[in-house]
Amino acid sequence: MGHKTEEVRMAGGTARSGRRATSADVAREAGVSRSTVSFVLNGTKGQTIPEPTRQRVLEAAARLRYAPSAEARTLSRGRSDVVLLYQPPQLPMTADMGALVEFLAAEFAEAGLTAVTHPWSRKPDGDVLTAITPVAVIAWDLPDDAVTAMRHNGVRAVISLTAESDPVAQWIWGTRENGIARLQVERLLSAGHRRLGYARPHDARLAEASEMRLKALRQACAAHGLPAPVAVSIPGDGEGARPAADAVAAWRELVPAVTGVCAHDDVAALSVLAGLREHGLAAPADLAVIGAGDSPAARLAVPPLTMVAVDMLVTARHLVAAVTSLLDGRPVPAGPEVTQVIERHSV
Amino acid sequence: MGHKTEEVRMAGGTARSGRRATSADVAREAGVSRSTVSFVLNGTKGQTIPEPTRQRVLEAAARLRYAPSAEARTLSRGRSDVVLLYQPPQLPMTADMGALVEFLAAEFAEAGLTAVTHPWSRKPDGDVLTAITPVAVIAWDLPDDAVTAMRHNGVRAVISLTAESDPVAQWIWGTRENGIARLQVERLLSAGHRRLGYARPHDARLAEASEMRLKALRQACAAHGLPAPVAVSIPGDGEGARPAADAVAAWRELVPAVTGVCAHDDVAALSVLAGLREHGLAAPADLAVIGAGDSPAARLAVPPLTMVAVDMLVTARHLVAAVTSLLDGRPVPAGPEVTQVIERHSV
DNA sequence: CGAAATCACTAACGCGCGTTAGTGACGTCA
DNA sequence: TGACGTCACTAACGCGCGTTAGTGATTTCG
Repeated sequence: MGHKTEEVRMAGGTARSGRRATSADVAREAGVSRSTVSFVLNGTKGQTIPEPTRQRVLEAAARLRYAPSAEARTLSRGRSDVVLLYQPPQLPMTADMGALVEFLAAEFAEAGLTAVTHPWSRKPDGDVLTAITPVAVIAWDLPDDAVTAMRHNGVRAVISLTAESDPVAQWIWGTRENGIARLQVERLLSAGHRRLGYARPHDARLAEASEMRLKALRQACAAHGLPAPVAVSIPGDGEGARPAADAVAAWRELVPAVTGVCAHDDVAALSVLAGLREHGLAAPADLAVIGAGDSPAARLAVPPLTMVAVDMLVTARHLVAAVTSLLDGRPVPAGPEVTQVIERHSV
Repeated sequence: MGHKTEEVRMAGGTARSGRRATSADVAREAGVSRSTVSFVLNGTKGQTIPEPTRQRVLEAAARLRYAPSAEARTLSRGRSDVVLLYQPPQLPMTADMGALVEFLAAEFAEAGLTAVTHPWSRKPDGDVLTAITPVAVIAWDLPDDAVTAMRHNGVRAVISLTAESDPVAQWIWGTRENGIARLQVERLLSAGHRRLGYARPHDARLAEASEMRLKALRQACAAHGLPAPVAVSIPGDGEGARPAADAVAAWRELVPAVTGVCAHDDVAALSVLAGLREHGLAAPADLAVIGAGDSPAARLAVPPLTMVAVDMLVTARHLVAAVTSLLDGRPVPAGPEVTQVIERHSV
């Protein structure tokens, strides 16, 4: 049975009706072969294309609104340009995270890559990998076999934020989280507070992140000769501020009492403020509060919240640098400092 | 020149070293042809495969950790399973939006589709379409030629939230936004407020959305015989609540004075509260405030904010139903009501 | 003036898959 | 016994692309 797949020049006419234009359509329209089209459109070096031909191809492509098929391209090239941000429930979307993702998309685009997020919550949805085949994946908690499976399936860079050996994870926990904890502790210490509390996040999905933060806070306290911080959960369900009031009471009734608290995030900080109000108390006089991750709500609180902010743009740049380094086989560069105290009136 | 691309059974051995397993590897491993592997793995109907063979193939696939290549599959099938949420700067990420996206991903997965987001801010990044080739796209503002270009390039369902003719857009503005506006107005009216204000969002990116909301509020007011709401911007830049204080003063100095305000979102509502405090005033006694889009910060405000909440799960379900309908060539079903007043203490 | 190099292209492979058109072996029915 | 199905498969096409190995025509060079 004869086999002549292509190069069967059609009599006349332009593109096949209906379907999207292919490079073959462009070739036909320009009166050249598909190879030539490919050479022109990709600027393949080692090929000499005279200007008139080049223009003919370019014009034909424009006329047909030709856009190369991503599938075919990655299939033939062997790799795609997609970086998957496999967004886990442990990192719920906040305005801060949204900004990070936005910056990531922009910075990855700069590097010739396309960032894309896929959130999952109920169950890790491995099908994305099948549906997308990314070059790189940034995720929260990937089981070892999942990582090897990805590698095996063509993912060239895998970043797992809970893997001990992952250089990006090391930066996240070693520099970013430690930076938050250290600045919180030092700020409270500089205001004279030596017995500190930790307000856990109200969102149950943040349990793991909370544990990491607590560890960092303990280290920071120890480094300054302070006792370990007293962690208290503030359940955020339901209405009213009673649970937060209980938390505040627990801190104040200790001997010696907790006089300054580090909040996991803005919502935890707001909860502490609400708890204080319930007792007719206020920050910073009765209890100093410092939060983490800036947000409009923190600025508009009563009193305006002193926060440790994380620079999301710098964070994004570092992540992109890490991924591109991994893709090029270079070592991941050292991570920058990204934390900074925003002074307001709750300490 | 001979052309025999495949079916060249290799002597012995298992998969080619290194690279990811292909269906040809599975075929070799199971001692059958690639076609048989495809039949088994896809449960192709009209093909009879005896159980022992089926098992051999299944086991071989498992042993090699075979996962089909998305590119090849969509290339051959002619369409992908990816729905692109082309997230615009006009819809900045908030906790609410994050929840919506999460629900969308889950609901689309249920429908056999894979939802993926790509945020852009600086410039619309059309390259995603080249890098992804989705079946469907949900976007904010697509120029007409972009829509036709997408259609032309194989996107089978395009939803543009600013297109007059788009049934989903009609629902968003006709049901969702109108629902928010109507409930806000009616709630304030039932508390006796007849001269209303509108607190524009502090985020400049929300300018367009703000305009739409204002239109809906005007309609709602007109429907109840009220004068048009007095819109005031509350710039959120910088620290302090002075701008918000000016806004509050502007409302109160009117004759007759504005006594109830509809805030665009939670941040706008918080800003109004901050402005009131600046004057030594408070809601609801001096000015009633009702916000939109619930959030922890709204619950923890002083006083806790009365809000109009939007059910994001129901919203997600409707969007998924709309997309699947479009894909199947069915008409988009009528959209549900998704708004509801959350009673607290600012009205 | 003939060999070599360059130019301007084209044919065809292979990426990995879904799918259709077979193709022998075996069983069934008249 | 032969026509006819069904069974259990396999060969091969085509999806759209990047890329390599050519191939005639022209130019360059000794």
